[in-house]
Amino acid sequence: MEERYDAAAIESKWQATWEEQRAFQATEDAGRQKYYLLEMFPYPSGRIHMGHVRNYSIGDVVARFKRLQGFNVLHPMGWDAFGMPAENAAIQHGTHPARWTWENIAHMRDQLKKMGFSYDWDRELATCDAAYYKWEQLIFLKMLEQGLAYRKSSFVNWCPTCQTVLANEQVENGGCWRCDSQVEQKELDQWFFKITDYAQELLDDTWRLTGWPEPVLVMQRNWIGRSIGCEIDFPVADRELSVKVFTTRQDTLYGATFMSLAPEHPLALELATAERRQEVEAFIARVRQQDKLRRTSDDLVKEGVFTGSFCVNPVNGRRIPVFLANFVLMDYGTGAVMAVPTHDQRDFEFARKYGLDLVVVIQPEGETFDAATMTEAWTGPGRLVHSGPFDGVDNEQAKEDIALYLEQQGVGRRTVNFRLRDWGVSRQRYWGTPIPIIYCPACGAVPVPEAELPVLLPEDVEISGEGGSPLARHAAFLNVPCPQCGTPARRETDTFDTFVESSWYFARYACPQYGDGPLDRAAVDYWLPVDQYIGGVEHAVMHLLYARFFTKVLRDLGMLGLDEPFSNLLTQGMVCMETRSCPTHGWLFPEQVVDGQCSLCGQPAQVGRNEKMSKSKKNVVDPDQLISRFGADTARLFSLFAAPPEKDLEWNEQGVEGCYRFLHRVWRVVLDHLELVGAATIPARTEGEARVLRRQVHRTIKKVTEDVDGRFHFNTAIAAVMELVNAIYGFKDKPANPGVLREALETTVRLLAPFVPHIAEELWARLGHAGGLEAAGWPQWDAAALVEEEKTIVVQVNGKVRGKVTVVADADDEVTRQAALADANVARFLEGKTVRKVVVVPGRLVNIVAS
RNA sequence: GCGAGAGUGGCGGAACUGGCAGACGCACUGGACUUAGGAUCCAGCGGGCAACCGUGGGGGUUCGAAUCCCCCCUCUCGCACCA
Repeated sequence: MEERYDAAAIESKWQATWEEQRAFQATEDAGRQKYYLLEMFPYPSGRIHMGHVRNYSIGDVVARFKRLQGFNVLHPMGWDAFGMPAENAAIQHGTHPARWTWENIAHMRDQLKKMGFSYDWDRELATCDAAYYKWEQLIFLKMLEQGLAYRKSSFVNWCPTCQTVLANEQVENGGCWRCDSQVEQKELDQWFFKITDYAQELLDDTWRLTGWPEPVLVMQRNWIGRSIGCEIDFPVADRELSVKVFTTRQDTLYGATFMSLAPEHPLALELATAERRQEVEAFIARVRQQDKLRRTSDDLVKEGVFTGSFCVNPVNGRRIPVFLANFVLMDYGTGAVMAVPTHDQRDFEFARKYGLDLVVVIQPEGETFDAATMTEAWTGPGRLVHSGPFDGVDNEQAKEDIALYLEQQGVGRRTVNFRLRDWGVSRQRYWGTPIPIIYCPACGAVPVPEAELPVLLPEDVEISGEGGSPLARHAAFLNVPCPQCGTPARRETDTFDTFVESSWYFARYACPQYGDGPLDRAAVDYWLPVDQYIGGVEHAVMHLLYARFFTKVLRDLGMLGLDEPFSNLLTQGMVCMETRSCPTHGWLFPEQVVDGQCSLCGQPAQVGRNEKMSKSKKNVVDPDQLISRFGADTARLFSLFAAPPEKDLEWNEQGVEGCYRFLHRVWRVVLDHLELVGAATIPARTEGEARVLRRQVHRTIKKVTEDVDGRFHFNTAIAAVMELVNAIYGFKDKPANPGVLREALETTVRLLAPFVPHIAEELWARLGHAGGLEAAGWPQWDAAALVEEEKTIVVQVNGKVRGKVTVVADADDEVTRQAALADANVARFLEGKTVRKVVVVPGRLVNIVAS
């Protein structure tokens, strides 16, 4: 009786073996080439989901493949363990965030182990562990010393539901990225990291990140948003004051007919004349109200108010009215804009609405604009008019000329402006890294001395969810003497944005137990940079930009010796599934749909569109159930086979079964022939069908190697192995060729090892190898076995396939040509025609042009 | 609006530098084995009776285009008054 493929038994057996042997433990070894493979670490939400399964399956293929190729592979795993869901759980279920988090970690660790991923578990870290965040606090103190961390009062995005500040990147369409509540503006004292100091370098280095997907680099470049222009001082008429504007269009300076200030501009009230003051104040108040809606509204009506004051255009002396305008932002440029209605669409609309002057200063080739009849602004190229000494100059040239002129006159200067703003890292949350600062009534904000780190997050707190952070109510934490003068002082109760933890964890993996500082230089110098980083595109801007920033900061602090953390990046697609719903019961879980009907009421279930798997839409598959039904190998195989890694994957139950069937097929074909292949060796010469099979074996090795290495085309690699297995099944002459068969079976098993390691390891052992797959290494293809003595050539007549001929492999063009012309079917299509031309592509095809 | 990416059978997807479109898998159809088949094995499977037609649509380059160029349509993602 044939032994059936028993995934559960095989998987637990090999997982135990790997654990026992510490098979994936990594140690520095100067004599071996290192390979650092990293997948983005998960937030311990409680259970792994299919996105994790996919992400980590992709990573594991690469890690195992590189290991088989002989690299010294570092493949760590850990937990991004601080964050709001832990607090939400505490509020909802009364479980302490620490307990909730550690229990989740324990469960998810078990789940990952059941997937058979090749992690070095000795390097596991959790960011909520004081042994980790202690060093984050130290890095903060160093940044503070360098002026890279500072405190300022500012308007921040405030989520009323989460009771916390959000970074700009965490605001999506005016809502909180986690809970979708309307974001409000609130003024608070906040800690900031000076990422703007690195804006230029972060931008420049995107051109060196050749291993990153272009879309991610484009998003980062857009986010940094560098623009070159001028700052220009406009004196206020009849006052000892001036307003500084930023513009990228200094070539249109002579066309400036008014000025727009942000309502929050410090001079806004100052410039309001007595008779205009009331109206100006009302406008400011209204915009502040409107502020939170600004980002959501598609077409905010452009509104403004005249302050009553005038500025003087420094180049032509024109008196221009100063307005406040709702579309001018305080935190971009200088918060003041010179308005050129003829050449800026927003200014155009504003001017039309308030009846302001228009002066055309750029005329494009072949057209003559008239300010009175223009229907929209002209933002294209042209030559300057009404621009004094610059008339007739091409506008691109004029940008240079006018910038120079302004500098000479001392009224303006060339500047570079970035859209990127400093990173606000303060969060009014409990479950995060405490910011190591003490506020003293006498000394101000005093850093906690290094020797007193870590500032431990107290665990004896009550989480009610009301009124901000529980740390502010924890007397023992809050009340401390000032480290400088000893007078009673108060601790900072804010914690860091959790993106701070994930900005340097990849480096800490090189030395997770190191006790003398954040990073052990020798270890990070050996392992870093990460050779391949894998994660979701949703982190394209935030996490990946912060991690790049931190790398540069740590470099400048002498803790790291590199400019960029991740040499190669793979952004994998989402896992999607069809949604189902019932008219009465709403969204349905897959198991609630039986024979196309809602299992609760029997009504037909409606099939919705394919969407990202999410609990709220119930279109989810539980990895635990998947594993218990099919095994981890099947789960891995399907996530790798169904789509290339960078594309979205459509989950499909039948597809999973297909993969399960394939593993059964592999299992059977090996076990059925164990006796036959015995200790057979590959014969020196093979002929006929055996030779064809052998050629396919080596062709498959080549294909899989090339598909996996660098290209990550796992789906086609797996397809190639499936073809090989089909060929083995179809191979008639097995009894006469045990050696060839043995090679074919062993190759199949070895090529599958990175994808489905458990079954591969088991079959390898059954084939009589005691040493394990890794000892055997990655198979090499034999170039001699690939050689074909004959080739099939496609023959086209006028570009259409009309026949096929077989020629010897090294046939010259003339021989091939003659063979093609001699083909009976080809001759039929050439009847009555004259051959005009014959194109021969050696070894591939012949195209006969005839008419 | 700007930027990026993508449109190929009933479905997921192959086709790497222009060279047999649809590999591989799913679904489906037929057959074998069988008490049974939702197991397994074998075969078929873009459309059309055919000549032929087929890679979102229309042009072009080429002996030859899914692939290169131009125009258009649709979808997805990112940014969205950035001066």
